Amino acid sequence: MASRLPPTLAEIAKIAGVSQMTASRAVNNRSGVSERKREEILRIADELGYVINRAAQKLSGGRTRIIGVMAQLHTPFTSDLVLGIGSVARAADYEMLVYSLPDADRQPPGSVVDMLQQIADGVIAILPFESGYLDTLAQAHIPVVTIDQGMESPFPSVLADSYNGARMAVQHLVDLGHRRIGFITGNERLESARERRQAFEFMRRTLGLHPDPELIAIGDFMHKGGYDAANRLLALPEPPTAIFAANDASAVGAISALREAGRRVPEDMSVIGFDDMPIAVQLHPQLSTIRQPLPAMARAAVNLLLALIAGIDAPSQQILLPTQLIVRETTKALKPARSAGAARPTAPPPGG
Amino acid sequence: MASRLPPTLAEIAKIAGVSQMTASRAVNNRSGVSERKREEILRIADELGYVINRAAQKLSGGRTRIIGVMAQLHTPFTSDLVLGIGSVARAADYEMLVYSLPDADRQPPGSVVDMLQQIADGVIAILPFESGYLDTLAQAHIPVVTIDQGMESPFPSVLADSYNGARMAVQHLVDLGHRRIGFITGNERLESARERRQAFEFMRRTLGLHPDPELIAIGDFMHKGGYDAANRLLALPEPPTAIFAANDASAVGAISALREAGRRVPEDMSVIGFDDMPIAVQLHPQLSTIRQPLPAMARAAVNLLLALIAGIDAPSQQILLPTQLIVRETTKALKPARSAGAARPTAPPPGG
DNA sequence: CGTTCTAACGTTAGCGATAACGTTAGTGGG
DNA sequence: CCCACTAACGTTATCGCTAACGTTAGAACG
Repeated sequence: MASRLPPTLAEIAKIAGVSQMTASRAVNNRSGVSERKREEILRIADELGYVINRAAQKLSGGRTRIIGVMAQLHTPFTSDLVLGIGSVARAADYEMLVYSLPDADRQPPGSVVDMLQQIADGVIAILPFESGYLDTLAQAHIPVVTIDQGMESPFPSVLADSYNGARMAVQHLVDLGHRRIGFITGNERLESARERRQAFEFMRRTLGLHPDPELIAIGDFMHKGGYDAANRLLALPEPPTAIFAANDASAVGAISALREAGRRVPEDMSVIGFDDMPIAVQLHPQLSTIRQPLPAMARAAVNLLLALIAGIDAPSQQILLPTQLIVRETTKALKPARSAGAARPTAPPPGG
Repeated sequence: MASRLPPTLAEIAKIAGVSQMTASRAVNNRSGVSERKREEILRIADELGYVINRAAQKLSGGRTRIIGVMAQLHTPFTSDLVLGIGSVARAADYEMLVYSLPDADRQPPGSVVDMLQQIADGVIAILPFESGYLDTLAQAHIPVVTIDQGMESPFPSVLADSYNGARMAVQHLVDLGHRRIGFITGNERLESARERRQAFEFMRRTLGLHPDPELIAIGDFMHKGGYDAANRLLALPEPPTAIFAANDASAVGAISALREAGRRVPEDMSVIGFDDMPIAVQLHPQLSTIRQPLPAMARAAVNLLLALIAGIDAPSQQILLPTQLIVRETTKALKPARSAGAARPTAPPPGG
């Protein structure tokens, strides 16, 4: 499986007839080398296919230009985010290595963080919930940025505006004339899930909607949870006319349940999700939802981390990015023809 | 962001009153240490939260107990596979780090492989197609195992039996009475896509089905490709009565197109996919498909790699794992009531 | 009781790089 | 023409660990 061993910096230096340190300066693009020698060294390095040994680089106290990402890859949400982080990092001439967090965080979380620390210059953490990792990360000796960890994150962090997104979703349904709106919660161990529920409750109070506690069905951000929750909502004496699910996966699950129960979407029941995952447009009818700005989140997280790595204390340590209402086909006016056409964007008078 | 620096092996050794080498042997569970000292050393290491520095370990010629994975995380297929690899690796007390391959493999592929080489003990590659990475991987100084790279892989590899899976899919449709069967290809730069097409063509010939070349529509393993391909099949003077899509994403896309064209699935058109991704059961109707044994593939790949790392030349270098027909709701007998109920599992006489 | 063997250690060197601190040779000012 | 100053190097030590090769002491043996 091998051929020639990869060249080391020492070999490059020897061939170029300079000291190893000069070669180091050249390949790292640092000052203290004349243009002539720099070019010569780089030419030789390129010719021999020299690739810097990051293990050695890190060990000797330098930078590896690798950023570590800790994430649970189970959902398209995190996968897409990770992908985005990767391309932004690459554009900044950094590489990304991903550590895939196990489901249960039973493993001694320390060793993972330590491991990344030994390899990367910084870490972006997309944690499942207030897991043990937060404490260990706090002990890290490299910068850490969290994504979607909520405002309570002890680290500089990036998050989407779940609260306002959820408000927009409810407002949209209200604009369409709905007054009995069901809510399927996310996994409330996640801050984002809690925010969406709080926004829902706030809107309900503010707009004077039915405050029936049974209209809030517990979900878990997953398909099955949404399916079960929708069935519970359907079993209510007076079921809602619209459902707001805390994420797209739950919304898709809810739609499955509705279909099985013989309810048409959106004619009999409007459904709106949250996230705007690819599945939203692959469904029929296509899912109305709230878009999370994944690319922007990735960009912000990487830039924040790179700034920290460079020793710049980023001025804004909590970056909140706006969400956006995406109206597609699963939401529809409650009564097909009353004031005809689109509903007014202002809140209608309370209905109950 | 820091507190105390993590302890080093030297510190552990000093506290335990032994040489660094003895401590090394103890923490690496090697022979040459008395039970008494080993326990003492491990106790101290544990107490101080010692975590071995893998960069140093690798640099000094040792093993890091890290396996590297190169994969494109764009699809649920690869994500799930990676997840599986991670959990199998962890069970064997290895950690996994994932390098997410960019879309276009424009970047000098060498540096990625070299980078992983400097960190990991072995690499599992799930490559998009016959990319430049294969050549670079051949130069690697650590063992490499490929997944789903087809029989032509120059490395020990694991793959699912696409050929027989595709045969089962066609057989299933034929059993249901279909004779005009459309096929939506995958990205034929991938061996698995080519195998599925070849199996389709073989079955067509063998069973004497319509050999119309227009019944083969080019797709790309993605939703949109399946959607477009299905539209092309529908536009045919004599459209098929069933569609076999080379993967689930294409099948879902095809179903979207069928819906939009007013065709009901499965009443007007049967559809079968390939992969058995989570979306298959989240759809309505649920997608009939061919299951790829992802967990088994992950297990096989890791075990193969660990054997190679241990220096054991695995006897079987190409591991072919069986696929399985999963009948759900998108496939239905062509003529609702003729011999009533389920079709016979044996091949009916050729119809054309 | 000397010899040989082996388990249980310790010592030394080096992996591939960088930090920190020399050294040297120009350069400019007075 | 001498001195301070700086750019362009080179030297040395070190990061944390392990391979390879000592060393030592006790066991086994004739």
